[in-house]
Amino acid sequence: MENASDKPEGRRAQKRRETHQRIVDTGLSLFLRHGYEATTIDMIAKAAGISRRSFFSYFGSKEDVLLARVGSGFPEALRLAMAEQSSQMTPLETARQCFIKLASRYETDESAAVDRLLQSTVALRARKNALFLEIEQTLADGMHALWPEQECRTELRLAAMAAVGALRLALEDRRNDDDGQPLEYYLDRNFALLAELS
Amino acid sequence: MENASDKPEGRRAQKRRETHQRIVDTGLSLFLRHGYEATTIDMIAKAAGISRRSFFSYFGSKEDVLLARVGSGFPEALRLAMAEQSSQMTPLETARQCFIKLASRYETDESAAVDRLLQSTVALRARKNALFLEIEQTLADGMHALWPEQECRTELRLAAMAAVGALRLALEDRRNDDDGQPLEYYLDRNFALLAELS
DNA sequence: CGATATAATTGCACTCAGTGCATATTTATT
DNA sequence: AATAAATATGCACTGAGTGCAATTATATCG
Repeated sequence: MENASDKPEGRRAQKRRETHQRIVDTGLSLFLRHGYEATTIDMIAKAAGISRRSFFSYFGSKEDVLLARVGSGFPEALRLAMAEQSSQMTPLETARQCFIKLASRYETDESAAVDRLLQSTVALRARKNALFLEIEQTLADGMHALWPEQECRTELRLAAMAAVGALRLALEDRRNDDDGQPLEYYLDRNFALLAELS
Repeated sequence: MENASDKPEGRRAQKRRETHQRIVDTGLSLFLRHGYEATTIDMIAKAAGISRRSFFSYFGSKEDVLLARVGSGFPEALRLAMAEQSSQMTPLETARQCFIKLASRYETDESAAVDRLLQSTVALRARKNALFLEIEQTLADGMHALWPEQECRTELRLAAMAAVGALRLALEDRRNDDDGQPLEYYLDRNFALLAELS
């Protein structure tokens, strides 16, 4: 019956955090070296210095290891970014600015490599798409907090959907164009096109 | 080196088609009775009167059985519906009309049941979302055929994305509202809101 | 029709993901 | 130091999915 918020983190929590991190690191490294499917959970567990059985007390599936970073990271970062926005601008403009602010964190080589891995399987592609839906939900929640006067959430939900779509297509276009325009370029273009949807 | 388009379908093709159908039918019935996860491939194979090994010469996975109907059906139907549209209306209006035309086919009890099953697993939810992406791609292709003058596909891609989003939210809202408004109601509202995205 | 090529079905053995359970070890509490 | 709680591990199991080789059914051709 004690609040966990002020405990200085004993050895238990520390080791658990370290092991969790070690699994993600070694797992990612193995995925990159041998591909996703060719990497077995036994390999990850052995490389992380734990038993196969213990692996499953940290992650529910192999996919979760690959999605550990971006999967929970981006939605949470977006939640925070939205929380410190004002309601001065339009919902779409607010979303655009948040995206630009966050995009830089995910322009690393590792993110690009993970993204390539996320194309290698039907299930992984599906999981990646699910991530966009989670982002959409997070964005809609953030918008609802900024503009609570909206009697019906549908408008904001649609705006969030459109914004995430613009983000998704921006990422897609940038990959296909293969000349290194910054993400902001595609983002601006797509949001402008959104505004004049006939 | 012969064209298969005019062969009258021998016993081989017929039996194969029948078995395929039987797997879908019995599989769906078992999913509905026992749930998706509790239904094993052995059960489906036995109920369909084939060996476990033969199952995999018809379907690559258990998911594919559940997605057999809607998974390939809707995108293909949309492709056909788009093919017989003119370029008189706007892209969004064209999409809306196609959706309304197709929606009725998927308002059966079976569709609703399948849809409920598609919520029962992380992987299935992800697959359902992937379906919307496939629909989006199909819609964008259809639009591109109707308005080929667009030098850049991005505009139509965004329109397709917005249209599918409106469809997705319409389906969602209708489920949550639980008073039986026809899908057309939500569809019209969402497309109207899309037009005035500020 | 009969011979032969081709496709479909099946059984078997295998790998791997994921789970339940019981036991041992580590860490926290008093 | 004693005890409680969390964690780690081993073992055995189910179920998905694949490779391979043998068997059976169907199509094709002379």
